[in-house]
Amino acid sequence: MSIGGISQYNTWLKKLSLQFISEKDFDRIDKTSVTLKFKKGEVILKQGNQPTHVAFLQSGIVKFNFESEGDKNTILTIVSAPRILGGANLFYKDNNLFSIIAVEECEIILIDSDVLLDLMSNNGKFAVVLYQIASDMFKKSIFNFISLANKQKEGRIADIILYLSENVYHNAEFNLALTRKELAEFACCSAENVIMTLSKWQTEKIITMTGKQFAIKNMEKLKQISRVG
Amino acid sequence: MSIGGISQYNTWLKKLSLQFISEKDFDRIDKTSVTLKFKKGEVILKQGNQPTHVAFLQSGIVKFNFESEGDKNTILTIVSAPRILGGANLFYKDNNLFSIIAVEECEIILIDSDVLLDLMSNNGKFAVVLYQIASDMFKKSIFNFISLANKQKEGRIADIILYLSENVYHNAEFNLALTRKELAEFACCSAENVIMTLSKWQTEKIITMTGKQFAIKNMEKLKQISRVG
DNA sequence: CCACCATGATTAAATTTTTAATGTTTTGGT
DNA sequence: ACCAAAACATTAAAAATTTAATCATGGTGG
Repeated sequence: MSIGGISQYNTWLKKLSLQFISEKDFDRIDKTSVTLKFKKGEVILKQGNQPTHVAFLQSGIVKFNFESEGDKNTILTIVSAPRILGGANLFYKDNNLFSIIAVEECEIILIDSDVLLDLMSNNGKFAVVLYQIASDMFKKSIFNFISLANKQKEGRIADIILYLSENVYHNAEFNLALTRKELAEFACCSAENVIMTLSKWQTEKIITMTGKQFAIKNMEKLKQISRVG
Repeated sequence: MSIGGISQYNTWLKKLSLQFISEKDFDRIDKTSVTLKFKKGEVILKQGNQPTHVAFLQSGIVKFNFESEGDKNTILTIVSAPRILGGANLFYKDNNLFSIIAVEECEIILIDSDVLLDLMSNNGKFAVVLYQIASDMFKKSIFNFISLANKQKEGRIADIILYLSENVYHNAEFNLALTRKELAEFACCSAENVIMTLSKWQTEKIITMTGKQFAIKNMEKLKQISRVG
C-alpha cells in the first residue's frame, strides 16, 4: 500500500482540474491527498461510514455494493478508471449509502472533501464540470433502474453484459473479474438464472466463455434480447 | 395557462438564489423565465425532447414517467412542490430521459438552461448548492432502486405508500391523486397486485381507503412490512 | 499433498407474479 | 342526469423466478 501525492501521476484528474483551476489551487488538492492500493475484495469506502474524502479511481475496477439485512448484496453499478467515486453523496454530511469495493487491484486517490468543496465554491466552472460528471453517473443509474423495472431475467442479464463490455472493458472480449454470484447481484436475479442463461447463450453461440475469458460473438442478437426484454 | 416572470411570486427559488447571487443576476433568470399552469395528465417535459429549460415546480405534484416500447410506463419517482425538476440531465445536450407529467394541477416556472448555467459558472457557491440538490434527488432514486431490487411486491408497495406519505403529502392521511394503475407503475408490479395488497391491508386495519381518501392507520406495521420486504 | 471451500453447473419443487377473463363501481363529459 | 369510459375488484390459470438439493472442479492453506 503506497502513500503519496497525486502529482507523481499525470492523471486524468490533474488534466481536468487544470482546465479550471490554477496550479497553485491544484497543489492544495495534491498536498492533502493520499494514494492507496487496494487488492481484489478490499473495501475502499464503507457503507454507513462518515464520508470525509472523495475518491478518485486512478486504475482498476470497483463495484458499488449495497448490503441489506441478511447479508443480501445488490451491486448498483460497476465502474472502471479513470473515474470520480463517491459523487452520489459528495459533500453530504450523510453517511455513505453503499460500499465501494475493489473488483480487481485498484489505485485510489483520496481527496479531502473540504478542500475540493472550497475550490468548487470559488470556481463555478469547476463546480459545473463536476456537477456534469455526477449527472452522467446519475443518468447511468436511471438506465439500470429502468432495465430492472421493465425487463425480465434475460433482458437484464443481456443489459449487464452489454454494460460491462461497453462501459467497463471497452471491448467485446474481456477477462471477467466477477463471479456468477456477483453478476446475479448486479442483474438482480439468482445465480442459477445467470448460470443457466449464460450456458444457453453459449450453446446458441451468442457468447463464449472459457474460465474467466468472456467474448460476445453475436452482438446483434444480444442487443435484440436486451430490447425485447 | 398564465405567462409571466417569477418575481410575482415570493418563491422558494428566489429565496434560495438570493443567498448566492445578486438581485441583478436573479433578474436575468426572472426575465428569461415563463410561468405555466398544467392540468392533471398534461406533459410538462417530454421524453426524447431536447432540453432547453430547467423546470421549477412551484406548486402541485408531478410524476417522472419513463415510457418503453409497447406503451409500458414506469414511474421513476413522484415529487411535490417546491422542487427543481430536470436535474438529472440538467445542462446536458442529451435528450430528456423521461417525461415529467402533472399528477394534479401544477404551476411550473421554466428557466432558460443557458442563463442558469452561466450564473452557476460565475458563482461556485450557487453551483455547489444546486449540485447538492441534484445529489439529494439522486440519493432518493438509489433508495427506489434498492427497494425494487431487494424486496418483493408487498415490501415495494409498502415503500411507495410510505414514500408518498413522507415525501409527497407529508401526512399519514392524504387525498391520493394516483390511480391503482399508476401505483403499480411506481411499485413495478401489476395493478392486480396493488389492488389485492391494499385490500388485504384494509381488512388488516393497516390502512383505510374511501374513494381517493387514504390513511395509514398502523404505521409501525407498514414499516415492518417494508423492512421484511 | 490432501482436504476443504468457493465457484460453477444442473435439476425439480415451491413460490411469486403476471395474464386473462369477468363483473362492479366510479368518473367525466354532454 | 345519463351514458360511456375508465377505474376498481376478484378469481383462476399460466408463466416466471427462486429455493433447495446435489454434484463436479479447481485453487488454497494446513
